[in-house]
Amino acid sequence: MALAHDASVHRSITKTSYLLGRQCPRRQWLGHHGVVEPAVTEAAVLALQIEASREVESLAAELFPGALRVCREGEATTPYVGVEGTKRALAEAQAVLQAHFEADGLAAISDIVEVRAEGLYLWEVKSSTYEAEGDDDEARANPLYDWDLAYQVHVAREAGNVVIGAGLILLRKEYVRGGGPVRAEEVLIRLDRSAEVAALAARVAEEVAAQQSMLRGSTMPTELPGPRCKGGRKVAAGNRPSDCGHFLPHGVCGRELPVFWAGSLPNLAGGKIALVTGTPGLKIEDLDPNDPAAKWTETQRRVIEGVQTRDEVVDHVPLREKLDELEWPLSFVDLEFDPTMAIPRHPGMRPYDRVPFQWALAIEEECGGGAGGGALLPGAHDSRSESSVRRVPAGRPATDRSPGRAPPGRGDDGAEADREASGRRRHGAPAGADPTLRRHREDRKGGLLPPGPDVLLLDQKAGTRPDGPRLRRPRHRKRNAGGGGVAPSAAPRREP
DNA sequence: CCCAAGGTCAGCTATATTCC
DNA sequence: GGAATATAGCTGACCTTGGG
Repeated sequence: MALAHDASVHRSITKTSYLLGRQCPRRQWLGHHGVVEPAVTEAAVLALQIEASREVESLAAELFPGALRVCREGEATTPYVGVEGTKRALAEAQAVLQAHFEADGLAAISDIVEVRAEGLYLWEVKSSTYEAEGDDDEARANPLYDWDLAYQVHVAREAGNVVIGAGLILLRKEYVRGGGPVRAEEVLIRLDRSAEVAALAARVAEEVAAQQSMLRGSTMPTELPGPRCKGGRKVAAGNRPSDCGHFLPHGVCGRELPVFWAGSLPNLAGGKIALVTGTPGLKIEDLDPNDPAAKWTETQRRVIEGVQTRDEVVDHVPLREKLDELEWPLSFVDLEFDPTMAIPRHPGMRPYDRVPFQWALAIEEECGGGAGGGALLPGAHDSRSESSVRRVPAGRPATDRSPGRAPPGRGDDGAEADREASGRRRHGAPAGADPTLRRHREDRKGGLLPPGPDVLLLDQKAGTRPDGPRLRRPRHRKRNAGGGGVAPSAAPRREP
């Protein structure tokens, strides 16, 4: 395959590329050889993410007063530039921010390096939260971070430094901002990971050597698409950092896959992953939905049949029954939140709490415009009769018991009163269970949250479209289907 | 870079049923 | 009656979606 890349590009292995290489050699090789990976996350969201991590990093720096900051080559925003600047800074201060280490084709930048009497201690700052309470602390730190640290320690040592340990700086999940400014020592928590990192040292050295050898090759590794292509949340092996852009339909790997690739079946788990991904290019059409040995779940079986027949699979009867439970008037609530913030901005907030800055409620008095009975929300403006929709000004006081009031928080007695007064509002205020709302009711009352304009809203969850849910389980579901909860809105199940 | 919630699954144990 | 097998109930881990 002809790939647009510059074979002469010679790159060092960085922390990021090392971790990508642990996920997939091909992904690392492509990056190393200059093949641009399609973006998985849109730029605006990425910017938010980067901002969040920078915010936490700068707060973490406050834990080390007098620390010197190193900048990248070409930036020259501080007197300490790159590897040489790092050496000088380490000689002059007790702590160094963004310390650069390089050795033998390896590069690493450590967020914070502490200079101790016996040697260096490396800190990695993550903007994820950590629940410090409980008796099982160790298990909750993402093992991926240990590999991250272990790589940094490896490079720092290869560069000739004595490294005595490494740790993580994370956000305390339970932190609640008080009235004053955020204090770093209150919102951040330090976790020593020296033992875990030491246990990985030998494997990191082996893997780095293997990666360097692989990356020198001129042919793309032959890894097949599989579970590795997608990032996981808590992966014990710590080897799946993120969704791979090459896996997208227009990516290097994605465009080689059939349209209905078997690996795209829902909820593939256990042995079925190997079954599906072990055959390159396996199509859903090629699967036998009734093969008992395959142990397809009901959902998977229906997807296979749907693809094979090219027919939509719609459970009309249970959908109809569910829709019939709704009573007019229907309420639709929409809430707008600010971008989530790692460091809480306002008193009473925790890390990543969100501030709702606008809410809106629309009430449909009767089935819209005689549209034929089936259309609950075929579109906020096109099919709904304007005359049958009451617009309610956003931001009315929470004490107002009219339909325009703010959605009640969990445990709110107003919510109880509402339910008692009218059993028909069960479809309204879907976000009422959000504890964030409860925390910010005072803000809203105090006028902190500005009133918004009248909004005719379309809530994505409330706006269940008749053609929306497809490939759902039939209503004859197994009772022992697992530990998942019942949807909060689900009525007692009516068995046939 | 994250968070939360709903849903799903494989595998586990306890119990019930079937077979010898 | 005991072993083998089937089923129900449960759970931790995982998947998916939705938010910015």
